[in-house]
Amino acid sequence: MARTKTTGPTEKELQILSIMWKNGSCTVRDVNKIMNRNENTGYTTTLKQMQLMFEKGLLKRDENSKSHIYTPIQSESFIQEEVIGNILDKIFSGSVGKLVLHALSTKKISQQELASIKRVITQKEKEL
Amino acid sequence: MARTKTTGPTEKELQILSIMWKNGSCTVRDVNKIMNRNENTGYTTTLKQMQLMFEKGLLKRDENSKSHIYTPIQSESFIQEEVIGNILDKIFSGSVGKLVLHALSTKKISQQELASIKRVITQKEKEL
DNA sequence: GGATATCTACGAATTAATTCGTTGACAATG
DNA sequence: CATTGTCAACGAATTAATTCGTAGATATCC
Repeated sequence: MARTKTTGPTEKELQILSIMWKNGSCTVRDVNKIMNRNENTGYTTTLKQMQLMFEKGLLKRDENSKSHIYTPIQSESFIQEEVIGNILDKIFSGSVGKLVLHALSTKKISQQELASIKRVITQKEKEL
Repeated sequence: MARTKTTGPTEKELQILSIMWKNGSCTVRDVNKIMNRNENTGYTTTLKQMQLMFEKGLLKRDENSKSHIYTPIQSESFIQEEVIGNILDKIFSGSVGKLVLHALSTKKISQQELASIKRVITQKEKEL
């Protein structure tokens, strides 16, 4: 035994998924170009990654044109929940409250977002 | 080039840190025993991990007794902020609000925690 | 004091994640 | 139709993360 497979998408996979959620369906070239705004990644690297994601069931693809067009299978929020769940299990011992408090107290947040959050909390309190 | 080093602690490192934050300073044996409640990890595996964490500067240790006593260097909240920051950059495009909303809407939370969160929000609103 | 247990240290093997080079198919260009 | 460019597919190399076996020192227990 050595490393065990990560539960859910890996870092790079998340990076690619983020790009696709933002931009809609993409070719490998599309994704690679966007990635290369920030870092330097070879085309075949991105290709390989997206092929693996296809095999894993993270992406589907349309092979009708020469350049295949890839699309994420799961929604952004679905994956986000998965990732948050993993984090919670790993370092916040299942305490959502702690996570939320830390997120709130350490980072910037807009008034609109605060309002939304307040609404959810009021809703939650009714449920208890 | 291949993998790049993770920013901040790895998964296993976080697992060990969590145990130590909860239980205070620990010997390798202590940590290993606690880990083996859930999974199966050889003693030398845990030893090696904690030695590496020591070299990385994640843990300090008292070598006076035969079994060294390890202690995390950074506080729980410091590391949590680091991890949350990484997550945000990776999948939530820097939006704390989104993270908080997802955390709130998908997981259980206690009334006390809700109250604390509300307090922080009220505070935040004053700041804006 | 000899057998047994526990600990650190070291080195090496294993696996997943990530990277890219090369090849062959096919299209676009002139 | 030859040159040039783009693409998917495959295989392999690289690196970080994780695992554990073995050895040697020291302590503990009949």
